[in-house]
This record gives sequence, structure tokens and C-alpha cells, in this order.
Amino acid sequence: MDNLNKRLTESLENYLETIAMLKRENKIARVKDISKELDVKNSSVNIALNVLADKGLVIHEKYGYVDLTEEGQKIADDIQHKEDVLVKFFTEILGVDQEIALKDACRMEHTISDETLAKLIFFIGKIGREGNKRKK
Amino acid sequence: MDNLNKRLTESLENYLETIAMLKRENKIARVKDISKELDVKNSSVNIALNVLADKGLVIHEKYGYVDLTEEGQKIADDIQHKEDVLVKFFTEILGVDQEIALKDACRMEHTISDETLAKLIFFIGKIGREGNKRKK
DNA sequence: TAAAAAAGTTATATTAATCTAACATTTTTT
DNA sequence: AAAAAATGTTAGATTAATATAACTTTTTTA
Repeated sequence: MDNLNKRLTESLENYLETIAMLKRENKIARVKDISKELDVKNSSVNIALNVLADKGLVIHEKYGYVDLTEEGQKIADDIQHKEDVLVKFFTEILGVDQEIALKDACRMEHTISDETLAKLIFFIGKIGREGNKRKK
Repeated sequence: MDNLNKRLTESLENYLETIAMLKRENKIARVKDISKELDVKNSSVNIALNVLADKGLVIHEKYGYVDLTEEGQKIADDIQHKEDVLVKFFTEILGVDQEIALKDACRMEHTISDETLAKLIFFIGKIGREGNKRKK
């Protein structure tokens, strides 16, 4: 288990996120589902899973299901949270089209810092409260 | 000249942006300046310049200066504009620290869509006008 | 102006992420 | 339960971006 606390690549983050999503929607994640979702080949998924397993982020028994470790799940949740915040900001505050907002968020979720995310969350909250005030 | 209108990689965009910046600040750009700025080796710069020259975005005479073509300059300006808008939003509206804002913007400038950028510019303008109103 | 230093280039290697093709295992169907 | 289909794995290739090391050209300096 390669446990140096280095940042994951965007690609590996996407694998974690996808596995978490599949578990949420289908209860289980299989290689085939992941490759379909990410539009890559099974062989690519396999290689990525080996890397992630090596880092202690996924569990993958040969020919079996794919699961996230606690740490892997935490990372996936973190990225999903970033995506959700970005999508909300883009659609509800900027008025960006849903599809474009999602596409942008899925790329930016890998690069926004925790500091900027925190400020963005605060800002969204503030704008929301101002909006309510006006409606009263 | 490989003139398929495909999107550039983040790395190549960074080279264009850096060359544009050096031209702006120093009048000229040299391999050494680019490598220093991007923290890569001269040999890496060379390879990138060959790729960019092949795409008709830079001009690079052997052992000579590096310049941008009109198209290369246009792309560089576009990326720089995205960076400026993002930095402005992060610092002036969200209140993010200057250094972190710049770091985030330098990554996100490669992924934000034109649509989202346009909405963000509009939003910044609107917030600015509201701010002025209050001050009156 | 010749030697030394700096800058630039080329050849070769490495890493990450992907692919295709061949092979292995599991699941489904008849 | 045997054959066929689906799924998963492995081996080997490719592409992009980088590095190191050796080499070339240009610039500086003594």
C-alpha cells in the first residue's frame, strides 16, 4: 500500500467518484459499469483499480466487485461535494445551463482549493439569505 | 503545420501564456526564461515549442528568440483573460487570499467554458453596480 | 580572439493514461 | 452440464509530458 499522502491525479479522482456513484445508485460497482461510465476500456479500469488498491483506496478482488475503503469513500465524497457546490453556483447564481454547468464542475472539482471552496460556500449562503430578504 | 482545430492541452496552453507574459514584460521570450518561469528543463521547453510551432502557434528559429503567431497570441490572450476574471471573482467577491486565488485561477482557466465565463463576467459586473448603489 | 560560460538542442528514458489483442474466468443459455 | 456469451485480466503498444546526459551554438570575458 503506497501510502504517501500525495495528491491523486484527476483521472484517479474520477475513478473514485464513479465507483462511489455506482455504489450509491446500483449498490455495487463492477469493472464494466465503471468503464461504461467513464468511456474507457475495461483494461484501463483494471490498471487504475490496481493503482488505487495499492494506495489503499479501493478493494478489488480478482473477477469480483469493486469497493471503496473508508479513505477512498472520504475522498470520493469530498470531490462530489465540490462538484455539487460548483454546479449549484453555476446554475442557481450564474444561470448557466445545467449541462454546461455539470461539464465545467466535473473538471474544476479537481482543481479548486479548499480555501476557495469554503469562501464559495459562504457566498452562496449569503446570496441565498439576501434573496429571501427581498422576497419577504 | 498540424492545423486540426483541436483543443490544446493544459501544458501547451501554459507555454503560450508564459511566452505572452514574457513578451509583455521583457519584450522578448527565450527558452531559458520559459523554463525558469514554468519550472521545467530547457529540453522540455524545446519539445513543447516544436509542437506549438507545428500547430502554427509559435515561431521559433533554432538558437533564436521565441515568438507567438497571431493565432498563438489570440489563444494566450484568451487564457489570460479567463485567469484575470477568475482572480477578480475570487479576490474581490469571494475574498480569497491573492496567492491562493491566483493558484486556483491558473488551473481553472484551462477548464472553464466560454458560456460559464460569460455568465461570470456578467455577474461580476452586476455585483459591482449593486455595490456602487449602496455606497451612494 | 581564444577559452570559458551560458544557452539551446537532441537522443534516450520514465511515468501516467490510455488502447488493442489475446487470454482467463464467470455467467447465461440451451 | 456443455457451449456460448459476457466480463475481467494481462501483455504489449502509443501518446504526452517530463527528465538526464551528451552535444552544439552563441555569448561573454580575460
